[in-house]
Amino acid sequence: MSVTLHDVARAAGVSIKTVSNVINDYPHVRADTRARVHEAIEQLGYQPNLSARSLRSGRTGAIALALPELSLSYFAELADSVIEAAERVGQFVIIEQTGGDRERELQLLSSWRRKMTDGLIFSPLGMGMDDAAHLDVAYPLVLLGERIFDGPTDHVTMRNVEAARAATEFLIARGRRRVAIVGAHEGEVIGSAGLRLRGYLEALEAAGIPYDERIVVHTTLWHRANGATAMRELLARDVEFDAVFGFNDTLALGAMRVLQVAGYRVPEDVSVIGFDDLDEAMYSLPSLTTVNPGRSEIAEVAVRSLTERIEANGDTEVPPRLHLAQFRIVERESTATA
Amino acid sequence: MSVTLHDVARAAGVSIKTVSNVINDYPHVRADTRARVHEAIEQLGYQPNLSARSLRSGRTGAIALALPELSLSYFAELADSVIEAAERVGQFVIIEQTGGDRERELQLLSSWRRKMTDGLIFSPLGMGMDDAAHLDVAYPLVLLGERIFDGPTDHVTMRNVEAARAATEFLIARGRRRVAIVGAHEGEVIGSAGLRLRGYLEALEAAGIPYDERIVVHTTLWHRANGATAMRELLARDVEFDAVFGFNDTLALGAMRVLQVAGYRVPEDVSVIGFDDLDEAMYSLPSLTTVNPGRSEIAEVAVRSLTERIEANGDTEVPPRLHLAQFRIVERESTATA
DNA sequence: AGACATGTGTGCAACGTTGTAGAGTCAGGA
DNA sequence: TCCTGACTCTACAACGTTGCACACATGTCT
Repeated sequence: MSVTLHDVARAAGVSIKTVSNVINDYPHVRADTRARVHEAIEQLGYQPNLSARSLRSGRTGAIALALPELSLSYFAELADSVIEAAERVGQFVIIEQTGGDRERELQLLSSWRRKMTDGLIFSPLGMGMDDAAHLDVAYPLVLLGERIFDGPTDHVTMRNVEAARAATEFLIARGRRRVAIVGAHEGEVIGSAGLRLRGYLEALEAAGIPYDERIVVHTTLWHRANGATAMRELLARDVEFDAVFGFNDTLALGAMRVLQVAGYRVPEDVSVIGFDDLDEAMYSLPSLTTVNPGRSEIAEVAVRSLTERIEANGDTEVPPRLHLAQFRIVERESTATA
Repeated sequence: MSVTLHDVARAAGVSIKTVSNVINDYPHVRADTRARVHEAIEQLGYQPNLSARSLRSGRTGAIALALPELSLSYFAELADSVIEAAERVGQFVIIEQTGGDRERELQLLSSWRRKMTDGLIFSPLGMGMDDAAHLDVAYPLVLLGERIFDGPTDHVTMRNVEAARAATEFLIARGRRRVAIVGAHEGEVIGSAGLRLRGYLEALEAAGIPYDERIVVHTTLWHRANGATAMRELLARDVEFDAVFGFNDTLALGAMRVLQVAGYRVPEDVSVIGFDDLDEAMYSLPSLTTVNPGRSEIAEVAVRSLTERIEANGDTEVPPRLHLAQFRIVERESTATA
C-alpha cells in the first residue's frame, strides 16, 4: 500500500530506526548514511504516517479552534488569521462551531474529539462566569474573548474597555454629546458588551456627560439584523442622539442602514462608529469608522501560547497569562465633526 | 494516563476485544455482558484513542476543505455549511487556505498533510484547465467550482450559466437594456466568470440586445475593492448603462457604493444585482437583489459524495459525478422597473 | 595500556486499537 | 447419542512509529 519506514530502510540498507533518526534530525548519523536515507526517501516518495506518529508520541499536530459561527465575518477573519499562524508553526486547524450555545460549548470542552487535537483555542459566547470551573481541563487551552475571568487558562483578548472608551472619546472630541449605544447586554459585566459599555461610561464621565439609558439599546445577538432592529427601537423611543456606537461592525452597519432609510444623514446628522474593522467596513456607504482590535496579533499570540503549552507538555511552571492586543481607531467617512 | 480498552476490560471482567466489540456494535455479545461493559465505560469515562483507531483502520475521521480564503464571505459561509454537513456524518473538517495561488494549490494536492485526512473537498481558483492531470490523485476528492472540467473526480457546483442568464433576464424583464458587467475575466471560458458571462450573453441574445464590450469591466479578483475600482473605471468610460450585474455580491456592493457616491440613485437610475446571496446582501443600502446559488445544497452534496467515496474505499465502480445545485433569485431593493 | 567519552547504528518493546482465527458453550435435529 | 451450527468470547498479531537500552567503533586523556 503506502511506503513505510521499512521500505525506506530496505532501500537504503539501514535499520528502520536509523531512517527514523534521520527524519527526526537525530544528530549522531554519519553524513553519507544520512544522504543515502534521504535519497531513498526521495526515490520512494516516503511520507510519514501521522496516525502512527500520533499514537507513539501522543501529539496529533492539529489544534482545534472553537468559535460561534464562521458566517459571522469577525470569526471568519479570526479563523483566517489563526489558520495562517498555525501553519507557520506546522499545525493543522480543525474548526468547531458552537453557535454560541452554552450546552454545545460545555459539551465541546469534554468531547472525545479533544483527543484528536493537541490543544484548543476557544472563543466562548454562551458560557458565563459560573462556568469557569469547566475550563479546568487536562489539555492545553487558550481562551479568546472575556466572558470568563480568573480561569486557570491562558487568555488572549482585545483591550475592550480602553478601545470602547477611545471610540467614545473620538466621537465626543468631534462635538457629539449624545452617543447612543447599540448592542449592550442587560446586566452583563464581564463580556465584551459589558466591558465596552464600561469604556463608554468612563468616557462619558471623563467628559462630564450624564449617562442616559434611553439611548442605550440592548440586543441579544450581534448580527446585522439586530443592529437594524435596535435602531428601529431607538428611533421609536423618540429621544435625541447625534452619534451611534455599535458594539461591533455588523451592528453598526445594520443600524446605519436603518438610520439612512429613516432620512438621517451619516455622518452629518448622526455619526456612526463600529468595532472590529471588518473588511466590509471599508466599503459600506459611507465607509465605517471603527476600532481595529488587533485581530492578527490575537491569533498570533493565541497560537504561540498554545504551542508553548503543548510543548511544555503539562509542566505547568508558567502561570496563566493574559495578553491584551493593541487596538487602533480607523477613521473613515461615517464620523465627522458636528 | 488516559483510560484505555484495557482499563475498561479489567473493570468489566472481560477481554479487551469484547470491549472493542461492544463499542463497534458487534452483534454477538450477550446483553448482560454488553451492559457491564457499557457501565464500565461510563464509570471510567473511556474515550477511544483516535490515533490508534486510525492507525489500525486507515481512516482518520477528518476531511480537508481547501479554499482560497476565509476572509471572503462566500467561502466563510461555504465553510460553515461544510462543517455543519460533515458534523452530521461524524467527520472533522480541517481548513486549508490557498490564497487562490496555483502553486499552493498544486502543492496542497500532494502534500503529506493529505495523510492526515480521509479525503479532500477542494475549491481551486488558481489552477487552470491544463492542470486537470494533477487532480488524478489516489485519495477521495470532490471538486467545487468549475475551473477544471472532465477531471477524474466528483464535481459539485452551481448552475452558473443558467443563474447568470436568469439574473440578466431578471433585469431585462424590468426594462433594462444596458446591463453592465463587473468582474469578467479576460478570455476565460470555464471559470465562474466565463460561465456567468456566457449566461449573460445568452440572455442578451435571447432578448435581441446587442453585446457592447464597453460596459463589461474586467477585474482580477472579486473583492469589494475590485468592484469599487471597476465601477470607477466604468464611469470613466462615459458610456451609458442602466443596470449592473456584479459577478458576485462583494463586487456588486463595492460597485454600488461608488455608483451612489457618484450621484446615481439605486435602483431608479441604475439597478444592481449580485451573485452569492451573502448575509450582508440583506443589509446593504439598498439591500441587494442577488442570486442564491444553493450553497448549503452544495456543501451537503459535496460531503455526501466524499463520504461515499471514502466508504467505497477506492472501489471506483461509480464514475465521476457532476451535481449542479438549484439556484434562485432573491429580489430585494437594488432592482426596480425602469 | 587502560579508562573513558563520544559517535554511529541496531533491536526490542510499546503506543491503543481492530481483524482473524479459533475455543468453548449450548440448542436442536438426525 | 452424536453432529452441526449459531452464539459468545478470547488470544494473538498486526498497523507504523519512536523511546530506551545497548553494541560496537573510534578517538582522547591519563
